[in-house]
Amino acid sequence: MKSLGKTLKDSRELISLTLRQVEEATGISNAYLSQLENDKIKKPSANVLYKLASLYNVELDSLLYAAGIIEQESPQKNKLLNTIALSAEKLTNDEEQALLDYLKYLRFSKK
Amino acid sequence: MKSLGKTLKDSRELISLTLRQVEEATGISNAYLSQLENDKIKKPSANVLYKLASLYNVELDSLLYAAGIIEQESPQKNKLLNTIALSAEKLTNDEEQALLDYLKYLRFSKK
DNA sequence: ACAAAAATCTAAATATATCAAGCAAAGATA
DNA sequence: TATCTTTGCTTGATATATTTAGATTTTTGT
Repeated sequence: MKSLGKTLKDSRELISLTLRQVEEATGISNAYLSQLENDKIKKPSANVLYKLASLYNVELDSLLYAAGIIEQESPQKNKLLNTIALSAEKLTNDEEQALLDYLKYLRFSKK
Repeated sequence: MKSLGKTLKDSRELISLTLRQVEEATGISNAYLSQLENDKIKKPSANVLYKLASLYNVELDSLLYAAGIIEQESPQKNKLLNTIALSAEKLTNDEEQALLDYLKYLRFSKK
């Protein structure tokens, strides 16, 4: 399994960017990028991984996989979503919150 | 936009776990979980977010979104539906009906 | 081949995440 | 009521991520 560092370095080189260009584009220091590419960092923030995935045009999942955070690259994406009755209409934030609270209430009052 | 802390707390309460149970299941200390839920932590590791998304049965994307890391969630999905569809505790017919009724009530009473 | 510039890397300093211990409030139990 | 648990939280200590500054290596122009 390819390490996170090698994955990042390969991805960067594929689009011919220097560490300083990546720093410019993401705000992540080139020094830190270097440490990432040399596997000195065990648990980078989601923030950093997402920025790099975006810039390098790779799936966040592939970085998470290389970092050993997830087991498989395409985990159980649940297609059940589409079958849920509520799916048609968009919810406002307030509606969503109200429904969540209500569901919580339903489940607690049952027990 | 709902904060990461509130998102995490809502998700945890939906499946009725205590902070200490989450600590047991994930290895993340209850003290830290509390700080996460109270928005004391700005950039948690991908590791932590992924563990919680898995345990709470929510999409990692929804946590990244709540944390302000990504701009928009995966289209045509919303957090409530994710929560319900992926939840370990399945939505019963009665619950679904109750939620539908309640949503109807919310929308009508607003106008 | 040599110098200058660009690129990567190291080390020390700083910022932030994460943990261990223990506190206070709310609940259960007797 | 008094006591024992459970629960979420705060604080101080530690580990780790991330930055700043600078050293070393690699590339480029002449």
